[in-house]
Amino acid sequence: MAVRHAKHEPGTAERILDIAERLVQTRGFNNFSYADIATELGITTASLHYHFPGKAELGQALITRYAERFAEALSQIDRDLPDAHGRLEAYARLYADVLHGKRMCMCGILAAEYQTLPKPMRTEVIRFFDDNQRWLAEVLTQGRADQSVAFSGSPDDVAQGILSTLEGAMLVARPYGDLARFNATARQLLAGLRA
Amino acid sequence: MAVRHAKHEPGTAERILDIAERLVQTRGFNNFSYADIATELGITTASLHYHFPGKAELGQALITRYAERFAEALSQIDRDLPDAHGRLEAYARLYADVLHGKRMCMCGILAAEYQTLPKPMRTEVIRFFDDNQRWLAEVLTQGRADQSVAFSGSPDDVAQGILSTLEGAMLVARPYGDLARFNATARQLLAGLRA
DNA sequence: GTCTATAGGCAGATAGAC
DNA sequence: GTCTATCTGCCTATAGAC
Repeated sequence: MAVRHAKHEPGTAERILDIAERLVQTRGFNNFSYADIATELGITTASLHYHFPGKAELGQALITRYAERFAEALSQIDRDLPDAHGRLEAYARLYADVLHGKRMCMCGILAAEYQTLPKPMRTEVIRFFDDNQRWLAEVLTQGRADQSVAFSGSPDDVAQGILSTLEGAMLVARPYGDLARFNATARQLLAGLRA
Repeated sequence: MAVRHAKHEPGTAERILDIAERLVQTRGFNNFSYADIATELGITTASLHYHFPGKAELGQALITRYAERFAEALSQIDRDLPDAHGRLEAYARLYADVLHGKRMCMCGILAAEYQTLPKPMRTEVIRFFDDNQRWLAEVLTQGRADQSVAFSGSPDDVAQGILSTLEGAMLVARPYGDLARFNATARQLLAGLRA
């Protein structure tokens, strides 16, 4: 039996996901091919079909993994930061980090091509947004209670506003290749939520 | 010579643009084909190439016409509404109208697939955003002067924040098919700019 | 301006050997 | 698990008749 490392080297399936993830986030789901992944990985497209029977299944796996990692990042924020406003700042930083890798949020870019996606992928995109808004709404509710955050309207509405603003800021900033552009909008958003 | 009507019936080129425009705004530029347009129009794809030599040229023409119409709408707002805050509300309504037609802003959806676009189209997408932000910055400057609008930071930064927020609100609202979702974020945005 | 016919390429996908 | 070989379908685009 092969030796197991604590931080294991990725298997083929994971490497496929890594490459595909980058391609989705930079080009969109319909704008990369099995051939793109196969070439980069040094195997054939036929081998890809062994790991993921079709592109729809690959797409689903991509969102699932992305959403899991995002959920972990949110848990990490909850553990590390007690202050609600600090949590919102950290949340915005997650987006900035994605953009810094010259990528768009995966579900943001999938939202743009939503009409062309297979049903299972659509469901997962919506779930991602719902999960994010639920987390944001909780942070906002907490922040209102302990007075570290101020806003008018319902936490749900404001949560969806935060999500929309950050997604939009990424969308517009990326063609300019300008991280400062994103940060300006993010700062403005967070300033409006300061108690 | 054929009789010219005041509000002329569209020629073939314009009808092509009408169909292609709807397809871009719902599916994205790379997710529709000449065949889609040809079928709907009842002609062959070969005929399409007579009007637009290639898809890149069609794409350019689409953005140009879209940007012109948008610029006209902004001029109309300038003519009709003296109040800066009213102008911003009307601006947000332009976006809501697009979304009501189950479409995304053309340049918003093109921003998502920016990396895959031919250079001339990229240039025009950027120009569209720049023009919008220039208009917004002017309205903000005017509104600050006549005290119909209040904000902190530079008009340019706030202008780019408004654009980003509205684009993002469209992007996220469309998968839900929920216009109310967009309106909630837009109202929140405008409320933050009220003097 | 619109057609038929066709080229040439790339897409996702499968069968079957190793 | 990965390969070769192959299929079918769709894509953009062009030549040339009408």
